[in-house]
Amino acid sequence: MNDMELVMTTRTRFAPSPTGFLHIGGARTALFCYLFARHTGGTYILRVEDTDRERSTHEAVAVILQGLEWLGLKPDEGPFFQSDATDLHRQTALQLVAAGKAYRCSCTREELDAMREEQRLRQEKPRYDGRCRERTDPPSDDRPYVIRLKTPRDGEVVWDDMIQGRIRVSNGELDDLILLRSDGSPTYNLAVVVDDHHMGITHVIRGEDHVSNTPRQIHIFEALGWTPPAYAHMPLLHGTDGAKLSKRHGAVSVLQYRDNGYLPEAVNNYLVRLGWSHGDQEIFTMVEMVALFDVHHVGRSAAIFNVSKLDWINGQHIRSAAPEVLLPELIAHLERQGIAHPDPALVRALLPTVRERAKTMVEMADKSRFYFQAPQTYDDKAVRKHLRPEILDPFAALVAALTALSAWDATALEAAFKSVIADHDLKMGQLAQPVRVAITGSDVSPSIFDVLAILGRDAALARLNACLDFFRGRCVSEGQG
RNA sequence: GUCCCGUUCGUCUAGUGGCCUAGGACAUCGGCCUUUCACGCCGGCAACACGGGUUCGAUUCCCGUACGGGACGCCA
Repeated sequence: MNDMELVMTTRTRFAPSPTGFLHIGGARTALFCYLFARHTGGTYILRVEDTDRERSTHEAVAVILQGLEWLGLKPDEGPFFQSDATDLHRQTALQLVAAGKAYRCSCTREELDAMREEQRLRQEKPRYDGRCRERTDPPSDDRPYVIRLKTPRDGEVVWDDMIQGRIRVSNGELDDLILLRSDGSPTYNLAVVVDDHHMGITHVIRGEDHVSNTPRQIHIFEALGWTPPAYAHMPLLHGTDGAKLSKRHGAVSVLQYRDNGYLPEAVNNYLVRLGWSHGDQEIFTMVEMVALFDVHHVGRSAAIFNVSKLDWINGQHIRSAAPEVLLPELIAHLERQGIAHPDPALVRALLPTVRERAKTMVEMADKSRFYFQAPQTYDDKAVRKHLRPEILDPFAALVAALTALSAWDATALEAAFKSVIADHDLKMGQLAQPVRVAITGSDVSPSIFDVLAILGRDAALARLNACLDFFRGRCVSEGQG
């Protein structure tokens, strides 16, 4: 790789703060970073923003990593930890002081609170008034101080956001933000700028809640003589109430979606369509997303999370997924539903009968359970509707016919059914439904011929005979009543 | 309160001045298919926030209003 190519290579970063799980909004940001990097042949980096030592935990880091891995959004580089670069951050702040671009401020929290209170009263935007900025008295070391950036007082900051378009903010709206806390630790805005620069980040893709930080960060870049990256601020994801999705507000871990039976590709597919589109296309594989994604075509308005569309997309992906993908998933969900060690051969055989009927893997497992467990009881409503006295004879005749059957496959089974309904002048449903009740306990199942074939002769006949006994008993007691 | 951003069917969106009596998808409603349930197919309902401009012509451009969101921390 020559220098030119190095310069042209894009580098994006996903920068979560490890204060909790990875929720769907964060996952969407990660996805867009990933897609942008992949589409442009660049690098996607994970950087953990743990400058807030109070709230950051190792557990959260692990869970975020797990979530990204499940989604297939594993970083090309990292995870890097912002806290590892604390010395660099501190030195950079000091360097700014030495260059006269930052200064010590020894205002106390009480002073700052009072200042903000007054401003609020005057209906002004609360901000630091810069009273320590031009102080001539030498700062004393015994009084705690922070380092603040000398934000330009005049002019404005302008940048061409890849999503939002040109945004301009007057410097008069900004204040002298804190770079280093009184305990010497760097703040978020400083750390982000220093890290983005040193990691060679070319494109910052993040949530719209960061637009107000952007002018501050650009000022830090400029004070340092560095070139800011390109910015793309994504519209936020909202809950059903229209407010921003957050950990304490309606959002759940992405891993919850795995547990609820969603396929990672489907979740990504749903997420990418929130704000981005490619004509009328709704279903995308990961490969298609990478090939077609264009950050310039991301919309600017917030989207509301809607589960029913996710369900539909998940169903689409279930139907097109390779059996090899579905098999372990289905086995896992069956086990979660109390089926111990489901036979893989059986699962593989039944998979085609249930995959068209399920929107989630949980639903698929639920619809597959009867293959493993004979009905303990028969659904009342189904019994009343389908196990009618006039069907007892045909039902018994069918059981006899099936018992005598030499070949046990869907074709032979169907032929046996047809012969019985012809003999008794019935419609298929009148015979098929009672059999469903016998086999599954309910009147809903995949094609009953397929079900019987997959279940196997012994299990099927056992269930049919058990039901026949029940059926007879029911007719006798009804006759007496 | 101040600043920034947004506003097309219930929801996700297409649309970059005439192709729009505004297209697609989910949801919903009706029908078909059918051994049930799904899938699939066919069809219905349903939107350019409002008011001013600019223009021969605005969903598309400009201004204002309303509404919504975001940000205003020694959090990130």
